[in-house]
Amino acid sequence: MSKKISLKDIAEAVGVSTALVSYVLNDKDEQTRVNKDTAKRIREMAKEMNYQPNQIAKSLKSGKSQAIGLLVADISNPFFGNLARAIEDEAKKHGYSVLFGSSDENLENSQRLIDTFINRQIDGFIIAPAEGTASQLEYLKNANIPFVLIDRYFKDLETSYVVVDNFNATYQATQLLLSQGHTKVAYVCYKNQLQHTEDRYSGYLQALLDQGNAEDSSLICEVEFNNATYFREQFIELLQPDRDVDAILFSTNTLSIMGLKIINELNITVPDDLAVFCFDESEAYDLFYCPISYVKQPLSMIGKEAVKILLEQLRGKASSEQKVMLDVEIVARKSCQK
Amino acid sequence: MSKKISLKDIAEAVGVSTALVSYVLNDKDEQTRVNKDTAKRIREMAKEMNYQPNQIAKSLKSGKSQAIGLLVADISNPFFGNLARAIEDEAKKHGYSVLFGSSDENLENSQRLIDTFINRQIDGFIIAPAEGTASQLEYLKNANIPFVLIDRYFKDLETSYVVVDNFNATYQATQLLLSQGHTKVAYVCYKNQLQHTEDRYSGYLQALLDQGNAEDSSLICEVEFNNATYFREQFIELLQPDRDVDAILFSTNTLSIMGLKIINELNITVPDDLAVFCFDESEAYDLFYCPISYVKQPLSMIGKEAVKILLEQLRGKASSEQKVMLDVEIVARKSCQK
DNA sequence: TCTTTTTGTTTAAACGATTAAGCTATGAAA
DNA sequence: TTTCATAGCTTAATCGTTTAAACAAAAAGA
Repeated sequence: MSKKISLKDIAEAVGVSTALVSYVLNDKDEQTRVNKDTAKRIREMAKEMNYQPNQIAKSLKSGKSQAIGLLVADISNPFFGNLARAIEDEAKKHGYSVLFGSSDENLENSQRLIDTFINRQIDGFIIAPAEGTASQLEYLKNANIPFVLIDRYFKDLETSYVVVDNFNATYQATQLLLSQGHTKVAYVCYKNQLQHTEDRYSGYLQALLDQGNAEDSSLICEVEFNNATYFREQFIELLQPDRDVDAILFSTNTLSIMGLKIINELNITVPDDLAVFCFDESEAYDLFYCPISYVKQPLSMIGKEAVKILLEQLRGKASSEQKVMLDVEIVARKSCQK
Repeated sequence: MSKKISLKDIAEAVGVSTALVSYVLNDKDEQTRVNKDTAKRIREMAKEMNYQPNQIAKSLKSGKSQAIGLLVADISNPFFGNLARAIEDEAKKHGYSVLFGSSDENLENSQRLIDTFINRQIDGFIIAPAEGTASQLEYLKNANIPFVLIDRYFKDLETSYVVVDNFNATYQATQLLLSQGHTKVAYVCYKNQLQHTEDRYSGYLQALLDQGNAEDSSLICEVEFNNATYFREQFIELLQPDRDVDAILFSTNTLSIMGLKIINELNITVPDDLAVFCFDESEAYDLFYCPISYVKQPLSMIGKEAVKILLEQLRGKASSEQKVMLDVEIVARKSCQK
């Protein structure tokens, strides 16, 4: 039907120049002392013609796109889906749109997404960085492109981030399991160099040590990302009766779900045969025959904070990198009892 | 550090006009007979300076943004998360980025998102339309903005869509429950005017009728979206012993999960006390003490098809609206047995 | 009455790309 | 020798905004 209405169309209709229209519609008519009557006519005409500014043209002129890029491992993972939703909502409040991309924890994918988004003049990034992407982040820093990390961070890289206190999370969960009388608390995690992975392991380990237990590698099940077969093997191995494991702490939601499935298959009863403590949320935790204990991350808060910090940087208010570490909630239920 | 490199920078460095650079970098140097040596120098310089074209400027000129807008009810719902992922992957293959927005099934949100995306010169939409948004889609049609519906469609609106055969889905599920010997098969659904809601109900009803059962409103639990309290009341009412319900068919994933939780609370045993058939996928279906039967939608296929159809429209290949109806997979497990 | 200030508006460049049209050598044909 | 075609390039307009600078008319001051 109707082609898009531009400033020029309004200008012609009212009989003024595009400059005036621009001033008025950007509420700069006071400063630029546009005649009140003219301003009114412009505003009315704009409404009548249902004028919608062309964001692309604005972006080109301003160098700002009013859009932020969200990089996660996988948007179909509810953990990231929930983060995305929180980020979307907060961004929308401030007039920003969100572009997203899934890296699958892969270096090249991550780089490609960053490039694509930069070409689209993204104003800034919110990134759950994949392993080994520190150099990509360095690049962003050097290019002066604002970004905020979520979920993960790099110890030796000065960046803004919003994460949870992972050490404390696993420390508390482990301690809880031990305090219930479990003696052989196993730990299931992904094998990678990411800081939060290490923090979670450290928390687990410290809790063991603090209760007088020694580090025991036979209690650790460390598996590769995206290798279900390998996980199955390793995890079943961990559950062999001779290993005497009486409790398990999973360090991510995907590991938790995969683990619980195998526990079911092997007809191991939770918590009688085996106590279980999971990470993150899942519909499944409530529906398991025995309510699952879990470490609950404040996802909305993480998303909200990340956007807030990013916007501060965009507006140049940020004096320096902001590092936020939020507390998790330990939801202890039947699955961790003795 | 370095500011962005533009065509002009390359042109100056090589000592030619921006036009030549543009021709060469868009592989039009043959047609525009650019000297091979010049072309080579331009290409080398572009690589050396790490030139990245400004997509915004391209968009302004071409009117095309190489981006598509995805409108769903809620990106944190794994159903939409999985769709989003499929769409992202397929879009990326063809050089398109994805902007997303969650409407929360709300009319104004939907409209706002559409406006925002149009202003950003989105090339086309993929939409899971909320109830009552037919007029918004009409608007898109009139404005000649390509879009493809997913998950839902409107019977009296000529649009492209990719949906599943919902009638058949609930028909099969219901028939399966009946064939197992269940006599009072209840149906839990949202109260709305959406076609897929009606199709699912029709499928359920037809299966009942075909097996010689009468329509029975006391077997229907129809609840409002986003009203957990109301759902709880209604659903518990449905489960009262005097109602004699021996099987339940849930018509969405959210209803399934909420329902299963209450079934657990009330200590109703599946399938002994009550057979259950759910819709869509959830981690919880596998982890429930009794493996849950469910209607599995081909999410990747839906996403992929939607993108393909949209791109055909964008390229002007599409002669007319394309309507795709995919088959679901009936995953029958223990929860539906007698 | 003449200058200065204020008010209200227009002009035009810019953002970074694309692309039709124009220009200038050079070599071939007449 | 003049004419024309071709190769190889540049010019300049354009997309829809923004915004500094210029301008004209009216009002105020001298």
